Amino acid sequence: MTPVAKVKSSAWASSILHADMDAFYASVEILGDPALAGKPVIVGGTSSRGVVTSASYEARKFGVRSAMPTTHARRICPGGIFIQPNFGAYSEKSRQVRSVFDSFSHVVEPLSLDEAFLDLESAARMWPNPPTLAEALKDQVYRRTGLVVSVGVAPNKFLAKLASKQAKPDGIVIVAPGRIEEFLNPISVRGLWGVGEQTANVLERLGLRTIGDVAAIPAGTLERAMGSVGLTIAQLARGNDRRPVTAEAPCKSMGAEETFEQDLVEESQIARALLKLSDRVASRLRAHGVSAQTITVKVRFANFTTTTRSHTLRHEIDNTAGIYETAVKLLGRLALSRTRIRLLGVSASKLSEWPASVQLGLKGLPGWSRVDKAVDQVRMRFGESALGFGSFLDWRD
DNA sequence: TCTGGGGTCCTAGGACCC
DNA sequence: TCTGGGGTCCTAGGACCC
Repeated sequence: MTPVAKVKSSAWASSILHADMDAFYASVEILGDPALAGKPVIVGGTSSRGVVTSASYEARKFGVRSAMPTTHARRICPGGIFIQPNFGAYSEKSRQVRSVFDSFSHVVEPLSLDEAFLDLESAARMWPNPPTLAEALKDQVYRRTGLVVSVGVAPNKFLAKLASKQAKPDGIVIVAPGRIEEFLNPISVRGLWGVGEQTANVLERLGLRTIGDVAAIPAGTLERAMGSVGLTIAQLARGNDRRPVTAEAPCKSMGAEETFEQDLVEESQIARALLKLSDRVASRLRAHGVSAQTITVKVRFANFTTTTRSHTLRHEIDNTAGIYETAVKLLGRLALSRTRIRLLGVSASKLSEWPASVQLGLKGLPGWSRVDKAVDQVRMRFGESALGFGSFLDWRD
């Protein structure tokens, strides 16, 4: 839990707090079923191709990590309790946690269901110092949700996020402005935001293993070696990060994808899957009150190679039929005969909000979402030929 | 061990316009 | 007949994050 240092209140008004829930999905499951407490709980896809999304600390003792194939997790943690994710429950808990965050800062930027940045400018007037604030935040989150959060406080986002990671589980780490190098230098390059497996390999080849190593070489050298990524990580390695905490930005794309338990080969199966995905995307567009102009289809083959095809339409759409029709055409551009398909995805981008008047008028219509459902059922039962696209479906365009 | 599902951002080439 | 430079949009792929 080091390094913790006392900082004068005037100095920490520009600090940023990063709050990260401990084993969030697994913890929510345990709250819902207290008999699971103290046991190795593993949340993830339970099918043969699933991966772990969250593991309790008891499960982590066996080496279980997120993104690990569930089959592997079963092998190394035979006594594990495997649970299919229930995102509805996680979203609900996330809202409760979020309301606690909102009571501590006027500017909260959620990164996902289980973590957020808080700008502490408004909080600095209410709290004497960062440790007291962090303690109070942890306490409130626990009292109001029963969940444990780890907290990092630092002069910028990058450092705050690294601090909360070091704080886990159930801790607080505060990085004082004068101790940034000391904090940063020993950490692996993988800790740099934007350094994944590939970039880490490149850095490794340059003989750079720690953030301190990266900070010691000129930014220009890194930029020449790796382009703009090099410039970014050169800055981060020196502890520089000027990104402000900003409230949620509008989303730029919405998609749905599925990895099939068994690869798809039959044209009818593929069409059905594409329709289901198109419908999911369309429903979500309408639920968010947006429409899309670009549709992208994603295909992952049995050998894991992945390809995409996209098309930008002349008009915006938000209905199952239109998305499906476009998706079918895109898929037709890939010669798929007898190809084994592991994953299919459909996504919509170039989103725009509908005019408010249109939204009000249409959202109020009874059976708004049932129209697509009915179309779906007809199609599933009688096949594509039963429906002429462009006939009655297009009434909504 | 064999690789989910939701996203964002960046790059690079080609089309097209002025 | 040969050929500029800048800007924007579209498409495909890839790295990365949680």
